Amino acid sequence: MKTLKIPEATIIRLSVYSRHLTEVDRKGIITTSSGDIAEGVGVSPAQVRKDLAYFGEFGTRGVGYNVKDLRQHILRILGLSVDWSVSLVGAGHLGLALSTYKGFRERGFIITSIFDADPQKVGTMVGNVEVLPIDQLIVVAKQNRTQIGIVAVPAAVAQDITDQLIKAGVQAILNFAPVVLNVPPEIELRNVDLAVNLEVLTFNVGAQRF
Amino acid sequence: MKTLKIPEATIIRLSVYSRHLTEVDRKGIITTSSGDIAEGVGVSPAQVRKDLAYFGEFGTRGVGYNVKDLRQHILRILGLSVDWSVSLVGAGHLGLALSTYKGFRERGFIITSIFDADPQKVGTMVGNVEVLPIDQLIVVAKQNRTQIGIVAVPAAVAQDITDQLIKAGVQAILNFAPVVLNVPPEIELRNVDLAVNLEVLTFNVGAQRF
DNA sequence: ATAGATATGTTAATTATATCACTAAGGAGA
DNA sequence: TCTCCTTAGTGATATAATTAACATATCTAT
Repeated sequence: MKTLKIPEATIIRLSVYSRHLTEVDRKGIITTSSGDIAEGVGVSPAQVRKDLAYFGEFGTRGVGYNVKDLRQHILRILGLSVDWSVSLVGAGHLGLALSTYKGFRERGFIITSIFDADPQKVGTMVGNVEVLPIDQLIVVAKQNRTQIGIVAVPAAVAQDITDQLIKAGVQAILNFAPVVLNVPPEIELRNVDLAVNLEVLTFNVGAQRF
Repeated sequence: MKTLKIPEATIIRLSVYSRHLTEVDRKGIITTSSGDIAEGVGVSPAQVRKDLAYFGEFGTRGVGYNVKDLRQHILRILGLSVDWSVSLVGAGHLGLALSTYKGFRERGFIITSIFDADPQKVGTMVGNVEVLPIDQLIVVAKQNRTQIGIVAVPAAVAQDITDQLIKAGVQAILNFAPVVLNVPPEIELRNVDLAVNLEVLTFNVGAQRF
């Protein structure tokens, strides 16, 4: 098994490329080039080719790339040629925003269960999914063969929820709570910290100081 | 003016350190060390010291760091020793999630205006801020000396909203729409793409393939 | 006082990432 | 068919970031 290490930045860019290619394809354009893609997403052409080169040869020299083909290749690389069963924990505003976000379903992320601690919310419908109490998390997520858990709960309970998701057998966790979660090494974890993002901005706005 | 280049990863970590230090301070702990911080946030002690070294000497050899002091230093570095006026565009679930997110206000991000295109939403109150129509964006945001704009609108209108925010004089934009925005170089831009985050996870879950 | 233990700040080494420059291959037009 | 133009793929180079190693400074205990 080849274990070539691929930079995370490359994966993020591939995701952006694929989104861009979806747009380009929608416009009916058949062929594109590393230069076109680069311009469309704001990177260098060499970067585009290098990113793709980790995974194979998808273009034709002197010509470019077939838009549909390249898009499919990238989706397969990202693991998006199959659907993913996602469990959402926390049905607050953020949870609702995530569950109604069209981009998820389009890319094959199917929210199969939603949990919340608030008895008022339990039993309500979000789209076509019923909000369930937390104490059903492990059983239901396991039943649904949930692969990805989204943590959209207050920081104070985020670790507990995470532990339950892992007990339910998820392989990956997307965490929105502003805490550092502890997970075993075989679990993939990503954190989206909204305040951190604003703080990078404020640093940069004032960064002349340094 | 010294223009030492500081890695963005360092800024992100500083933000995490400061959050960690807030917790530690809340527990009444007076002194900490690069090792403690490293353990608390999951990086190496050398990394912590290196990150801080970009900005000065904040500790005492053989002793460590005063928690309150270091926290204050980092907040100042991040530009959080003053409040920031933030304008939120888009009062959907995501917008509401952001506007009710306590972490923002705690860190000095004050949402001073909210705009939405939906006439049904215009006039409603979000917290103590009234939702205004988009056509008041430029005037009101300018009045409020808005420094940061948050774009939480559909992808199709994100560029137009961004242009208006820039006309209103914002210095930085946090974009949640899944599109590549064009902004002049003096405007700080950060993108939070929820689908990209999930896709990095799915890639990593299946990454044995490569 | 002094020795030992501890933890910072900093320089050096290593590793990772991005850029550049070149080679190879396909297409179009004379 | 041959030449020129274009663009992918790639190895070499440059840059950036992380890790490791160490010298310096402080505290404690004897």
